[in-house]
Amino acid sequence: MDTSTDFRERTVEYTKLLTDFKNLLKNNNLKFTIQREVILETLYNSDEHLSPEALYNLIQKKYPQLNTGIATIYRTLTLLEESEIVTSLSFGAQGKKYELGAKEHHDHMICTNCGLITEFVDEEIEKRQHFICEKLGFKMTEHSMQIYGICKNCQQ
Amino acid sequence: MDTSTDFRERTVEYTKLLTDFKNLLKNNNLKFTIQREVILETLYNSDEHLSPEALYNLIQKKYPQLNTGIATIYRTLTLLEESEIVTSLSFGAQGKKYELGAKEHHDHMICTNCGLITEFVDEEIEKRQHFICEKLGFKMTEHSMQIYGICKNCQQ
DNA sequence: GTCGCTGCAAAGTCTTTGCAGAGAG
DNA sequence: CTCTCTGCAAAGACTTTGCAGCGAC
Repeated sequence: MDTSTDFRERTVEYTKLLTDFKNLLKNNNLKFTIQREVILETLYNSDEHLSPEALYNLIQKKYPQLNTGIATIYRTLTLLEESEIVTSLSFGAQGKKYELGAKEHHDHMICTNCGLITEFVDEEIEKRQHFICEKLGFKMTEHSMQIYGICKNCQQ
Repeated sequence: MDTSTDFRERTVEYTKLLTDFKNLLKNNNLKFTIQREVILETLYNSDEHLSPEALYNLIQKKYPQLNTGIATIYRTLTLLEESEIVTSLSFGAQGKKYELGAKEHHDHMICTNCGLITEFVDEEIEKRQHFICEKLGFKMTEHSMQIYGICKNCQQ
């Protein structure tokens, strides 16, 4: 058995993501730029849900020489969201946060004290959602669920 | 049997809401103003989820002589939300919509074509949410679920 | 009368857009 | 070379804030 399996899988996964992205760009007569690659990579390497600004800061820190503009971050996130490569979560009036959408579908548990976002999936709920939509004649394209409260750590 | 039951219940309900609001204000040394009453009443009489601007327009139309400012709408909505009299829904980057929170808890089905919001409740899902939180040691304070898609009408 | 409330306008956030030069294909 | 992208700065959309006069209690 190979202990580096996780790493290998991770690499393969990213390569596929990148290839898909490149194809998407090509098919739409768009260009593959270093900024777009860096944005995708940073999203991929982050376990967190990133706000455009957080993403901007991460990229500025890691690739200062690129001097990526915040406008490019917004434009690229919009592109990635339209292409369903990333999905966004809305938080009140104050902005959105993005995550790679290529991951398995999941819902979110948000700590209102420390901001921690925990992901979870529940098949029961998923099934139920489809059932309800069918019953009401609604054609679901996506759904999101957020549970707000206090996480285990903050309860202490 | 009395055919005006619905109306009567509605009136009673509003009176209670108003009384609660007045008490809340009194307990916090805040004042009961005509603007605050009009905002509560308009929210109560609307079946829709209102954006601050939509609320502003409704009030301007119905009570032009009051000349209620948009800032007052925002301030009052914030107050009502903090007091848990209304709840808000976030939609992408573009703002929030408010509804009376005194209603029974429910989730939302949002048509991405026409913007129609349909409410629903499902006991199964509610139960499941509590179960999951318990399992993960998360202390839930509230939750929201949105299903996006195309409503029955728009499918035609 | 006091002290919170309101409308107004100005200031803040966050996000988008116009433009001229840079760069991918 | 062409035509898209990018950074910059300005503009936009939505929301909040400071202030002086108004109004609830």
